[in-house]
Amino acid sequence: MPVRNRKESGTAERVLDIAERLMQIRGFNNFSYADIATELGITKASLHYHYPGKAELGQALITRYTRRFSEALADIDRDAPDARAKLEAYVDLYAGVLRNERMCMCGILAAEYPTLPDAMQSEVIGFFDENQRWLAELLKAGDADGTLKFTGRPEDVAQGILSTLEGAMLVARPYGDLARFAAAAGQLMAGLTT
Amino acid sequence: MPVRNRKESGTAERVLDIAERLMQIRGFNNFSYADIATELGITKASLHYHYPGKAELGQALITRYTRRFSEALADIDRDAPDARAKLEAYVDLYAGVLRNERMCMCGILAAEYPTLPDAMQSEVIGFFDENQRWLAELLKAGDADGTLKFTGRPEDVAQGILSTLEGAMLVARPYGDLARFAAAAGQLMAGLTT
DNA sequence: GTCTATAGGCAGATAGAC
DNA sequence: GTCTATCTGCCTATAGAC
Repeated sequence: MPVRNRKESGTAERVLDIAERLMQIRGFNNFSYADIATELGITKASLHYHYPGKAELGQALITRYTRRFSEALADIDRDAPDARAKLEAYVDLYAGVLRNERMCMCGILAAEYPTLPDAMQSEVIGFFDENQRWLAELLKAGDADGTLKFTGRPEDVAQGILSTLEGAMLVARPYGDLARFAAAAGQLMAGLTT
Repeated sequence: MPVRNRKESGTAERVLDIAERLMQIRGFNNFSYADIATELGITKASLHYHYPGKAELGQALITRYTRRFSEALADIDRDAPDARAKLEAYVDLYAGVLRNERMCMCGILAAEYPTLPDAMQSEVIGFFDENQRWLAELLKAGDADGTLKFTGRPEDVAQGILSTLEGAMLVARPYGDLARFAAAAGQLMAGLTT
């Protein structure tokens, strides 16, 4: 591991930035070390110093993505006034990804799932699990504070919310149409108000 | 083009059968002519006689898939007694795909969308368009016959239904868990009853 | 940390015999 | 229609100099 200062944006981190964008657009199997090297202005061989293999790079990408996502959830928990506002902020997290013309990293990896290295598969599952846990707690809070209405187990509804948002991103992207995502998201929110 | 009898399962058709399964599991960029050739027991070179390039093969796969899907929709229109029953049959189409441990072909292609040949991109869009058209008509019928309740434009709700089902398949597959899909689908149906 | 050079494999594709 | 043989290109990865 290269030694780095705390706040510095070292090469290893810049590699992740570039690879992250490529992976969220093309998926894990459709970008190469050459793509990253060209964009970063170093050689392919140098990349192997920071990430010995593509599997390690892929794992590092999911780990950082999941950590940042967790931090965003913590921010929402801190800032939003009630459960409904938290859910709106959560939906907006997804919209933000699409606005950058990207797909949710774990959504695109779910499509490639059977072709992924084992370690990456586990991390994808972990991402979904964490999201569903957070959403289930949110739903319980929304039931308690009266800002969210639903029937059935919170865990099942949480699965449904995650599925709907991932699917809305997936289908919206070929159309390049934010409104398509917004329509599905609006419908989702409406269903939790009734 | 090879000459074939009407009902015969010629080599070209068997190639599609094998490639279809591979594509619905791994996606377009993650199977090779070698995979098909090995499974079929012929050489890679022979495949090029039936489909000159991978782009042509990919296009043929979507075309056949979309045609069969359309036929299934026509069957539903003919057999199901009311709009709600039709929607249930539609959801069961998706569940059937997942039961075979596959993903919707166009769902998985949506994830790879930016990397696909132009002709394939158009066909993916066409598949989604046709599904949404059919669903929108279904919703209007359900509104008329009273078996489906919803608010908003039928076109938007149709988008939401398609997104939810695609997303439910996408997220359920890493878990290998049919129940996960069923939960999301059940929630979807419940939302159209209220 | 980054480089040059190269290995070794697999991809899609083509020529031409049968 | 299917074969053998081959091509070219890209991929991940490694060795070793600087």
